[in-house]
Amino acid sequence: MISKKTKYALKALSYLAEHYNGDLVLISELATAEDIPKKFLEAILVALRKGGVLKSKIGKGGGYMLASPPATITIGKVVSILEGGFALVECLNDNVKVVCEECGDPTCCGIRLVMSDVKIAIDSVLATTTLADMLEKSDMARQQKSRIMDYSI
Amino acid sequence: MISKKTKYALKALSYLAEHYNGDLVLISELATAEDIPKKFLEAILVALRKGGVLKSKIGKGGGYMLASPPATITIGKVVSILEGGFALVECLNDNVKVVCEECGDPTCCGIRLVMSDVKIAIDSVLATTTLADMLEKSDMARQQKSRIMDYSI
DNA sequence: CATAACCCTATAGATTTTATAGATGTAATT
DNA sequence: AATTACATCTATAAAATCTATAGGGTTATG
Repeated sequence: MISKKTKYALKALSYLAEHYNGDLVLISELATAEDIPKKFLEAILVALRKGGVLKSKIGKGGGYMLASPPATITIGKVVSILEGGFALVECLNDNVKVVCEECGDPTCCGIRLVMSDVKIAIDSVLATTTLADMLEKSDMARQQKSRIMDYSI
Repeated sequence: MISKKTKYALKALSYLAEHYNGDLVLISELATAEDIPKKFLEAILVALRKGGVLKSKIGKGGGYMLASPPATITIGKVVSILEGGFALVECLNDNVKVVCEECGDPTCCGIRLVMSDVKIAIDSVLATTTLADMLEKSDMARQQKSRIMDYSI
């Protein structure tokens, strides 16, 4: 399960993607627009900046913007930055050296082997889905919906 | 990320699968064999029984056994029982009526749409992988390993 | 009556989420 | 150049929630 943190991140990034035109967006604007506690959002944005997804500018006239176009930022990257990966067991996550205490021998732990397959499946989706794709999906669904509404009138 | 509860469940079920011969296994035996806190295991086994994966018998000569052969029990079923599903967002999990407060309109929430794709990917693995498969994977890995060991001598 | 699963409750610890207070850096204004 | 307003950054801590575990009594069965 992804945390609220990651959901907030994706919402904030959606907003920034929709407003991707060279302008900087204020944290407070993002916070009110997407209804996210401001200070929490601040921490999230810093993480995303350090992860290379966002650019920021301090001081008057400052703010945040995407570091690259929406179509180049994958959901996987975002989840990875905020959750440290999306594996279903810890020992399969990025940069994790330790072995789960449960699997005596990680190379033949059945759970690990199964969850590795799962991780590959998750990865194949998240690594190929970008912010742009997410917005498009959302738009399509909205259009679909309004079309159904029209017919039903 | 799956919880320790689910890992313990899978370990306990592995043990029961390896000893699937009509005999009943004691909680205490399971607990020592797989190194799981007995009381915690107790709760897990009850959940698995209620989920239809295990059969139990109370009283002297009682214990637990799989309700059906290892090849008929999917990992997805187990995860579903203990975690209430394996979706990455709550609103996609089994039996969840409520909508995530974050996505105003769930039908066009981008996050939800993406995570729905992810869920399908996870599902395709977990719904087709059984306890028997998990044990087989583990055995194969062990064999593979001992073969490499042999060569290296 | 001894055994062994069942059931309910409590709690310490960890994690997540939110809030508070100020530090630091930038740009416009005086 | 000094001041001021702005806006991100940093650190901490409180609150809320979730996880893992333990305790103790209940019920069914041989």
